[in-house]
Amino acid sequence: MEDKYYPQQVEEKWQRIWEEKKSFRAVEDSSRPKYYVLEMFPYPSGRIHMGHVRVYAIGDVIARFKRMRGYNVLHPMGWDAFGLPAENAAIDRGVHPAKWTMENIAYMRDQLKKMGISYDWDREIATCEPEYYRWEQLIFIRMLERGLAYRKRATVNWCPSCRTVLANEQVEGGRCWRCESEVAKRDIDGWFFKITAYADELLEWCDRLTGWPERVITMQKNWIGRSEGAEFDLPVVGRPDLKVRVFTTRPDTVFGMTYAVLAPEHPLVDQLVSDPGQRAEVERFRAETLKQTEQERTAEDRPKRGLRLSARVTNPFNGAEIPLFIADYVLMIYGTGAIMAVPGEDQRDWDFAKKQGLDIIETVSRPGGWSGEAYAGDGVKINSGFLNGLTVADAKRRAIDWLAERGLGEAKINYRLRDWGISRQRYWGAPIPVLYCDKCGMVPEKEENLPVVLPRDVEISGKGGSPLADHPDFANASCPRCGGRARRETDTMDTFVESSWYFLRYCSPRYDKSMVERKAADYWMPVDQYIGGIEHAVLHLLYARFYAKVLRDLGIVTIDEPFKALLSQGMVVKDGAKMSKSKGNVVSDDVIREKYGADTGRLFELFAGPPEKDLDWNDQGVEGAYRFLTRLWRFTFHNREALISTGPRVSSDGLSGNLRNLHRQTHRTIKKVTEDIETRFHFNTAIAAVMELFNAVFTAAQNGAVTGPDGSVIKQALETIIVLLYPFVPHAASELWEGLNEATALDNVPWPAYSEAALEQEKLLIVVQVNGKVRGKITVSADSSGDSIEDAALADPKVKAFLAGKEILRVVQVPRRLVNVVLKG
RNA sequence: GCGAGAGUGGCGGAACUGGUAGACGCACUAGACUUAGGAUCUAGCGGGCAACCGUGGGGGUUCGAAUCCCCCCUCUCGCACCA
Repeated sequence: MEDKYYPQQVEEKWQRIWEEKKSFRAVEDSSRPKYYVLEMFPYPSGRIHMGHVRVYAIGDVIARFKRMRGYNVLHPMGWDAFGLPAENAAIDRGVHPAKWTMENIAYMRDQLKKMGISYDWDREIATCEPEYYRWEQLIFIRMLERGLAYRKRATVNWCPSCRTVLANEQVEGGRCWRCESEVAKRDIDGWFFKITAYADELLEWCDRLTGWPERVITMQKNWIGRSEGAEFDLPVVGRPDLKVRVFTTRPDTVFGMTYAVLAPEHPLVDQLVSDPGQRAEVERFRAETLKQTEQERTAEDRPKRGLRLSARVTNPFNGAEIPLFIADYVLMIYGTGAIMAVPGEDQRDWDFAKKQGLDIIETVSRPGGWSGEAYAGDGVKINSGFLNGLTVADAKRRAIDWLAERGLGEAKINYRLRDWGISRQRYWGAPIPVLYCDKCGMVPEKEENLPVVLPRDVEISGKGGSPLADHPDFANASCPRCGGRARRETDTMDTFVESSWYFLRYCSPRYDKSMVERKAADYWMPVDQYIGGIEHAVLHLLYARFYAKVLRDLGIVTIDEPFKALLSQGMVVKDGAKMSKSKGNVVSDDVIREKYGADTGRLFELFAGPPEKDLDWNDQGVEGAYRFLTRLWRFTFHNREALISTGPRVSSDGLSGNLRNLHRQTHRTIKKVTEDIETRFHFNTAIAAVMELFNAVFTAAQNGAVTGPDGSVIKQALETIIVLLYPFVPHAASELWEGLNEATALDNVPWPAYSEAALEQEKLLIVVQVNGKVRGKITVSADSSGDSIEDAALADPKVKAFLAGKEILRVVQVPRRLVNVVLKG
């Protein structure tokens, strides 16, 4: 131990030791409880900066803490290595995506090691390696066999800049999640995963994910968007061959139906419109609707535009013939693409009916009478034939029964969730393992031919379309079934497929018989604590849940959910914006390490606020963290010789005054730090408590001896500080520990326990209030009776001044804390 | 519009089940040591001369409210014509 704190030296030393001893290697051991802590793995896009470091620092505190608590900890790291930026780098700079990716990985791995994050590097994975994605291809084939993967032509989201399809979850406010370009619609053939088959289960399990933040659960529930209702037919007047099928969540309101609406692109429209004049109108209307950008369509108070068709439909409940429209406010993608309109109880229908001069019928009695807008609340049915007098809920059931009895319709549940489009018309992704044979049609690749390896020698021009299509050896293949000529699928899989199961692969990263070794998965899964940004609330986190359920049903794993608990950490903000390369406000980890060391960078980010909140970067705050470590270092070094020769203190016997207080505070700090880390991840208050203890040690050492019996209390407090700091600043803590000549390396020291006896207080500070306001403080011995405390409180001179001439109504006492004297008047 | 969360010193944030509001840190002020100090140490630091007033605003419950209830305001995030 040097007299001065040289963090770079210390950090290099301990990182080397950890690497040589493989200190953080995880080995299955059924005799010990396991703990799997995982941070969302990064995309190797270049370099890590202090904005990224936060999540890894949080994960590392948990990993190191749990190890000290006796858990067998799995804390792995890997790379989400497929994706567009690699391809864009290839286009911009002529470097191959594989080379670019691997160089970034090498650099970022080194950065993480230099931050001292305690990963088991033996388990490192990169998703772009065939040994990884071959299992994904195998699962794809299994999903294909079960109808969970399928191909269809569909209207999809198309990012013109990335030149690829995007899943619904990857469109944010009409823009591409990655490049923020405006997303267009395109009809295109592509592959889908049938996530909707699991909609109900994904929704149900939301309520069992008790370790997840409420807001993430809410977002997932809203995204799945389950609604119960009914589906039934409206016969077209004069056209016995045609009927309009509608979905409604309000089957109780059928008697208020005064018109019906089809989505402009509804296929039935063409059959209903025969008049050439109207046909032209319809075409014009459709063109205008399609022309609207996403932004126009989401503008506030967007007027609802519609076109009345000459055809009419019949309300099966009362035989009324009502007008039929096409309108832009009805969407083809939801329900049946057609609705019954009930302006009395639906505001959208109300707005449209007002504009078009259509009838409005109320079917629910309104508590406050007519209000001049739609009423969506509860009440008793009116104007509703056989439903009259029922509540809304009862009328819903009755209406559905009525439909079912007559075979006209049925109860129906609809979801907002759409199937996951996974085809990407890009190169740098996992190949989809199917072929198209002239004779046999679409054929999956044979399992023994997996992996279908992504070829390296391609020309990446950025001209559009997957470059794989121009690679003759890849695209031209023979049919696995008949051996004849076949063309290989040249779309690749969405990179979110790789990230949907990487946490499983960590359990047995080199296993070559399956995606994961069964006994490894049974031991390690599920992830006990997952940590990542909120931006994946409905992307990665929903896909991973879906994939886990698919793998369970395929017999690969036995878990229902991949992540037991989730911590959504806040962003690192600087100058009012999220720290990011594009905003130009990044703080380089290299600079921080050079100036202050990795420990200081970690300590600042963990101390500045609780992990779920955004964190404001503050250069002076970093100084403060550094100052604390320097102070601790200096203190330890100066008193080192004395402390080494001092025996350890274990019990509080025979201690009094300040030393007894310091001894008590030491144990109280252990308790507080343990609880703050364990139950709520509030590292900021844990660190604050350690700082307080250090301040107390500092004062005690100035006022008394550092050797002998006094010194033993100080020594114990200081060693406690060092041990408690280990999860936050592992290098400095290890070096300080070693400096005190401790025999065992700090990596193997168990987390300290506190003693209840040490926490006990001989004297209590009692706050005395008069009418709820603090008027005095008294010290009493802990075994004082309530009466004697009350007497002492009333006798306190400061309190007495407030009591003079007043009548005491009553005295409230909170044991061990407070006395409140209530006066009359 | 719907849903979720949050408003506490000059700043980041504490106060966990209602019980000393402002822990800890930053910034700031004064002093000490010093050739010097942006190092270190010591002391102070919500407002007000004071009585008192203070946790976005207004009511309420309570002996006692940052914390519980009602109304309102502001901000952040998510969804956004999903029938």
